[in-house]
Amino acid sequence: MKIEEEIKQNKFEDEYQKLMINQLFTGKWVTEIIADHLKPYGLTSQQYNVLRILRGQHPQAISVNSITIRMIDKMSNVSRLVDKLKTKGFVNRRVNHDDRRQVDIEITEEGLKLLNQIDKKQPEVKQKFQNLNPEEAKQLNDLLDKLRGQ
Amino acid sequence: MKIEEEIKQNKFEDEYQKLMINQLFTGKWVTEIIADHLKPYGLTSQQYNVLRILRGQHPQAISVNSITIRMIDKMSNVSRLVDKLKTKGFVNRRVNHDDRRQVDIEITEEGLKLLNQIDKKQPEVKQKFQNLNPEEAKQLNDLLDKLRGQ
DNA sequence: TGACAATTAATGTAGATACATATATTTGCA
DNA sequence: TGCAAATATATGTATCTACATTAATTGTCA
Repeated sequence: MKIEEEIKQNKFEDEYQKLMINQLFTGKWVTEIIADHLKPYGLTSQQYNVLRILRGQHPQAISVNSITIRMIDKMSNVSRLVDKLKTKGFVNRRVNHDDRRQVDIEITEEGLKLLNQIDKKQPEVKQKFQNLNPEEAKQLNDLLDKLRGQ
Repeated sequence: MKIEEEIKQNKFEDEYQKLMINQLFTGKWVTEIIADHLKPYGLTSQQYNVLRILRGQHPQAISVNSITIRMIDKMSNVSRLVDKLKTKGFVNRRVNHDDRRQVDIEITEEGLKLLNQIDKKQPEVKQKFQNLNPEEAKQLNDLLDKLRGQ
């Protein structure tokens, strides 16, 4: 549906104003698709993001700060996110020997197993993006990168 | 900056996976631009959205439900949002005579004045979207609409 | 008419988030 | 060395958000 219909606004000042709103709206749309996808596994989008980052480093551990840098949403309290994941048994943490300010986090076997399970359902999510063909998806990616600048 | 650099991930499975993440990231990027723009006026993005919807109807009032339908982020509790705005003196509310379940909301003169003030700074926001020329902005809008599909 | 369903708004609550601050450790340099 | 600045993580707090539930009113139809 065109954004005009989604929010019952029949015209915008210009393409830029529309883009701003369209971008907010579509961001929300994607957020919800992902939240729905993760809900059965009791994970939030942020927790999932952390787990995927950790899988990318596995079997190495990685500091809290390095996780933050790699996150899509660079929020401040990865500490508490990791705390939740530890309670659920998906990560381990231990103080770094060389720099005792740092805390290294690693994904557990259970964490890896959970991600594998979630990945199996990935096609259902990708399905929702099939209104664009691969060239259009690439075009959109390029425009988004360009929008955010140099 | 390309999304790969923003989150230090050097490759994606395919354009669709990248698109998902790029869209989340860019949505967040826009959200922050707008939040920063509104912060000096003590408004959240949601409150601003409500006020703009009300200005669009002014001098008519509009029900809480109609506001929800028109919001970019169709969250459940417009009641509480309106409550905040009323406390600040930017809206009035009164029970609808014909249907006493409904509560009609209208923007006040102060609310209008605030929006005008905020609008004056709008060019600074649009500036941040100038990495795309108008045709590219339109192209992006069309792709976003198409992505969300029928 | 009268009972039940549907609509509209408000509220209760747990959890998430933003923002500021605290704590511990390391670094750099006089 | 010793002390201030910088870095890394954790915590306190108010606010926001999602989700479920409640309460009031209106619509529907046997």
